[in-house]
Amino acid sequence: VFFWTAIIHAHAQCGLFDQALLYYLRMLTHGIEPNCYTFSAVLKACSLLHGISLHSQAIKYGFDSDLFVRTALIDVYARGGDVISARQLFDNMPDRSVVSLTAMITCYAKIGELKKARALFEEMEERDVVCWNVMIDGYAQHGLPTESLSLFRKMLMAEVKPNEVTVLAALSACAQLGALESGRWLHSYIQNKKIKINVHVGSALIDMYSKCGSLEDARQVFNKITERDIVVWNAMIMAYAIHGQSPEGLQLFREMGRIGYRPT
RNA sequence: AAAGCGGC
Repeated sequence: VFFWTAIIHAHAQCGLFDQALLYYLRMLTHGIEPNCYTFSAVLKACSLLHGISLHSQAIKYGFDSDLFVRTALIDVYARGGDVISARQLFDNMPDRSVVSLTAMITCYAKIGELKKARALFEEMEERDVVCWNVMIDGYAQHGLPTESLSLFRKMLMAEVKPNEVTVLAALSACAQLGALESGRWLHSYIQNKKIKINVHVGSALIDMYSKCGSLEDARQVFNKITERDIVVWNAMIMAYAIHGQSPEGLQLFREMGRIGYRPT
């Protein structure tokens, strides 16, 4: 069981969801009984349809009340857009964790139900970096950048250490507001806290500087990124386009083609 | 061996 669960988990982790499901089925044909670990691993890899069938299997085994399995079930229903079922599973939980609360908050945040998301967030007695990220990003993605940044400040005051995902959401909020000063502050914060400027953060920085009117800063960030992916190139080309500098944009576009980008 | 957040 350990072996099979590890294989299923590894495939799910790498985004090979069909393979993960296949290994789950293969495990059953080998006559091996799944446990709670197996269910939570395989649920991560499946769609709502498969999730529903796995849910009934979990009930038969009596695993559906397990904290990890229940959280994974909430996540499956949430991903499939069945908010009602997700909430029902959440409300009937024997016990909750930061992760299960965050799964429910993510569900609301994704569909723009930020009031409901925030209500659950406020009820939490412990808040880790992920649940802060979900709320901050939720506001940023639904046209509430001011709320997003205000929550980011609260996170700093709560002394929870932001990570790459946090600054990504905050940079997106700055870009929407055209808040160059906040954006610059975030950039130096990222450098001071040694947060890795990966392609995600890099393109968010380029996007922020370009939308805040500083093409020069955008280009400087671009130059410093060594492993550029397609989105980084695109952000820089868009920056030139926004600033009406199509010659530079086109030049960059040609340069990109010359190098031959690798899609991710 | 297991569950939650990512660049428009």
